[in-house]
Amino acid sequence: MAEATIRDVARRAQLSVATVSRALNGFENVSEQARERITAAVAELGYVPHAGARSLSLARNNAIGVVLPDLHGEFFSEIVRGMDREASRRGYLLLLSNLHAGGEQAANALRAMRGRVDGLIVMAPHLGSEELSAALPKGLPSILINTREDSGEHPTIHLDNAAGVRAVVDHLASLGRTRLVHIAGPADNIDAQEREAAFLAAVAAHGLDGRVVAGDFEMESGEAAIRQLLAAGTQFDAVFAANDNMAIGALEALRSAGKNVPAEIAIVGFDDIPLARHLEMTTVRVRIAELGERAFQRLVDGFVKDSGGDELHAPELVIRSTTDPRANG
Amino acid sequence: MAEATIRDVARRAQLSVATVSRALNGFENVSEQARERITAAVAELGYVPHAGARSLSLARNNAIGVVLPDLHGEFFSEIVRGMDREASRRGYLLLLSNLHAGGEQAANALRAMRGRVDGLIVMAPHLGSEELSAALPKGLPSILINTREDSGEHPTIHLDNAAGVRAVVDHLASLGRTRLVHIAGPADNIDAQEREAAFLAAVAAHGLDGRVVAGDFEMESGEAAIRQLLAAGTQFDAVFAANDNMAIGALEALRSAGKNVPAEIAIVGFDDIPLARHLEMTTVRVRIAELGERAFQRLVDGFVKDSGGDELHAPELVIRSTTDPRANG
DNA sequence: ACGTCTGATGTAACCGGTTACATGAGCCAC
DNA sequence: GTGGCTCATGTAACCGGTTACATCAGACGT
Repeated sequence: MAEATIRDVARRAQLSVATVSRALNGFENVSEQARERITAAVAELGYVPHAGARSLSLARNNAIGVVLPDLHGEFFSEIVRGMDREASRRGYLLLLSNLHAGGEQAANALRAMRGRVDGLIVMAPHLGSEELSAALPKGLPSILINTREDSGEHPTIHLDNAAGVRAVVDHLASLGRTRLVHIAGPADNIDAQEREAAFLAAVAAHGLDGRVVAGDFEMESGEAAIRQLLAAGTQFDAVFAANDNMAIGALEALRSAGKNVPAEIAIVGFDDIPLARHLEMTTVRVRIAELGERAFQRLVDGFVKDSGGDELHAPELVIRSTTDPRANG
Repeated sequence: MAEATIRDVARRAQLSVATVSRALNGFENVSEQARERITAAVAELGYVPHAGARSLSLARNNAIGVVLPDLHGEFFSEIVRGMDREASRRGYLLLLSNLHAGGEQAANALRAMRGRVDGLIVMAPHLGSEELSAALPKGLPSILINTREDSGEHPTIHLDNAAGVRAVVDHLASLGRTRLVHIAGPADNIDAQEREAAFLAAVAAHGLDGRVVAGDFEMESGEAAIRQLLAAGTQFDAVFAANDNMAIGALEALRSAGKNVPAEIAIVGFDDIPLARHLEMTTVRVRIAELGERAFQRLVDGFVKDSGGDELHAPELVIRSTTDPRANG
């Protein structure tokens, strides 16, 4: 037996589809008697409205498309959690699509969204502005997260990497550290680029000695980077890793080399993953869930009044014992 | 200007909508000349098909609903990654809905899926069989993950917790450990329940001394549990935590208490999160992404041939240096 | 008694695609 | 020249809801 439709309900309740539709949508102008007959028919048939059909006639989907790159662990789950929190609050669903490859694949993924969602939240740190504009369906409200896009065509939300990095370097400088090492992230990642650039700028501004070594956001690369520096006999009194994972790797490498953290060498990470808190690592707290939540809010609020422009989310320095031994947990 | 529809394209190409539809769907019986005119019109209008309308007339959505509880970090992202991998391979999208509260809220979330998805993947470890059956829209193929449901109405995928736990206890027994402690997970979590029950059974089967203490899957609870045991002077030579997080907490508590791991006390976790590998923690590897991937496959394959029944996913014991000092990384 | 107003209900068009069936052109064989 | 075939194309119904507008019954005023 096929699923019951609103016409089946109408037939069973001996009413027209219009009346049934009105009753189900809580309109006032339906008699009590009709309402009861409809409620009964719905229950007997196990009728559940067909959301797709509803969307078509209302030209409204109550769904938002979320397009993300291949993210890992914490970051992915947190950003989705934030969006979802806001979505369920407002009665929306999230239509998810990971953006593995670039180019054609990406364009298709975005096209497949048209007609199923009311807006798009796109995070494509590896896509260029032109590619993105070409792929985004015109006429579908979109908001971009941490994307390089200057066209100003769409509202965007960016993490203020520079502000976070400045806070780190200020902090290290105030502790009297003068020879800083930055373990950078992947070269094609926009956040990694911004953090590195901001590091160099801040170091220069303070007149400190700043050196950058390569990393890839994984713990092992932080460990390896420090091992190499130590083996080469490089002198430094502070390490600032582009994310917590690498900072943790660095911490272990230093400790197993017998260095005292923070007395000899201070360490700072970026992200504030749960483990960082547990290891009492000084880091830059990024409220990822909040980022997702804000993106969703701005997108949906924009349906009413388009609030274009860019929004920067300032992260917050959290001082713990890998830089300041007095900091307690 | 509203979005272009297929009728706009037809008008512009001076053809009927039927021909346009056929051309766009790659049918053979369209002349080369018509095809060209249509391609041109599509490009000029920037036409993108309306997926919602398409779904309605095809009675097919190319989307799967995913309903998950409030999951954290690694687990959430991995299971979604697995589903997404399979989904994009098959040209499906994922419609996501987190199942925060129970009861009414849950039922609504599930209803909202009808007419937008072709099937449902549901993970509701805290929902009872009756509640779930009531909330699941009839006639929508569904697969349940790690859910208590014996009705056999829907295919299910379960993690074989018992097999994993048996492997752990066998391993510990083979190392000559005789006094085991199990740090359990939250009482209302089905996996935690199964692991605890399996632990007690396995310990009894081996004739070992087994004790269970409470935990909540968080790192701190593992640490606290061990501290209490040590403070109470309890004797034990092995700790098996219901997840890696708690095992890590336990590891730290033991080390900071000056205990030698594994010489004096062995530790085993469950899940094999990235950090466990890094800390060389013996644990039970759960291929979470694979679980999600399999769920998706079974659901979609089931559209053709309903392959009911239950499927158990056996996890794998990974021996590292928190039980066996000879094990290298 | 009659016109008017109100409020519940019904009819049918519409959202934007797909597709069964009808149409009609072109070709071939007789 | 005509019947029969193939093949591109068009017409219109349909998917399952919503809703503008029409209808109709009953209440009320004069």
